[in-house]
Amino acid sequence: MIGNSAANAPVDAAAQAGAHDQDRKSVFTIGELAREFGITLRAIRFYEDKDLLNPRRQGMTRLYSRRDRARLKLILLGKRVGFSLVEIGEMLDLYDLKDGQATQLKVALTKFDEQIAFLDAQCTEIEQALGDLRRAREVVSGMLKEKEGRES
Amino acid sequence: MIGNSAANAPVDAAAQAGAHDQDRKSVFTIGELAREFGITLRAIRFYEDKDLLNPRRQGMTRLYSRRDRARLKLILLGKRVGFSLVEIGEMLDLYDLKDGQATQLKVALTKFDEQIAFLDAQCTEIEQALGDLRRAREVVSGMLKEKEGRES
DNA sequence: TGGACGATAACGGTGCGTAATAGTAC
DNA sequence: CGTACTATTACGCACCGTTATCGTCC
Repeated sequence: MIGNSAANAPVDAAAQAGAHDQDRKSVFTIGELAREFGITLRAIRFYEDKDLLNPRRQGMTRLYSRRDRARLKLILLGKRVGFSLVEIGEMLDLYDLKDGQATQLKVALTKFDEQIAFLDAQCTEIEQALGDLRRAREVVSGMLKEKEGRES
Repeated sequence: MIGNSAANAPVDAAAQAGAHDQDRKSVFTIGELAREFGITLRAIRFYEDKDLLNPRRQGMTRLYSRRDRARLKLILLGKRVGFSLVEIGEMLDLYDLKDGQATQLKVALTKFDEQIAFLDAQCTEIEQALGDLRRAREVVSGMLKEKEGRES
């Protein structure tokens, strides 16, 4: 329920750099997108495998349009706020099928509210864990001091 | 990096109920422990598979001592504060091998501090995600209102 | 005879990381 | 010739949930 010390996000400074320039382009390679968004090729291909992306091909090579790039942007935003890839996929499909319909907006709104509630709860949970951890830390710290006091 | 809407913790009220009574017992079945801590049999067996538990057997049936139960309690506490099962295992082993040694306490202290830092960071991250989400919510909400205003 | 409880085995899900291996274009 | 970029395949990890199937005890 609470993440642990593995898994880091690169938050690559260089990734941001070209982002603005890229807005004028209309075709992107997988490598370009990976650099721009600071993710791996594997991740992008994985999203395709999960039907979140569908780039055209030139031979074997994937070529991404501006729309593909926009979708990727939304995917990463969705992940940032804690949606699963399945949920993101559903919302993107909804967005494509009936663009701008009220029903679609309502569905999204509900999803957002649910996720807000979930994150709120998770935050509380983490704060409690932090409390437990700080208390445990003090106990251990106290034991150490006592030990070292007796030894010297 | 941020959990999503799946996976819930039961936080079973009935689980707490017998906890106090159980403190006098000295042998527990897997079912008793599962009920007491609000987890599944599968989870307990999984911890054993990962060498975190090592109950004695009567035939095929597992029988847990008070020490086993105490270990399970520590495992669940460790999980609550975000340690991986591997980390928990290392700390438990350390605790068993050189009980009360200063080196062991220092290792634990470092681990605790790292995890505190990690949870702090995660909390910040979630708060940012919440900000993004609330803003997105307002945008969508605004679009909906505009739409419904035009239709009526 | 049945129902509660226990056991093992094994596939599923999430989000990719990480090789391994190979093709292609400059 | 290298090397930079691409491709596919597929195993691995973390933490169990969830059948499926079976045995056992009262």
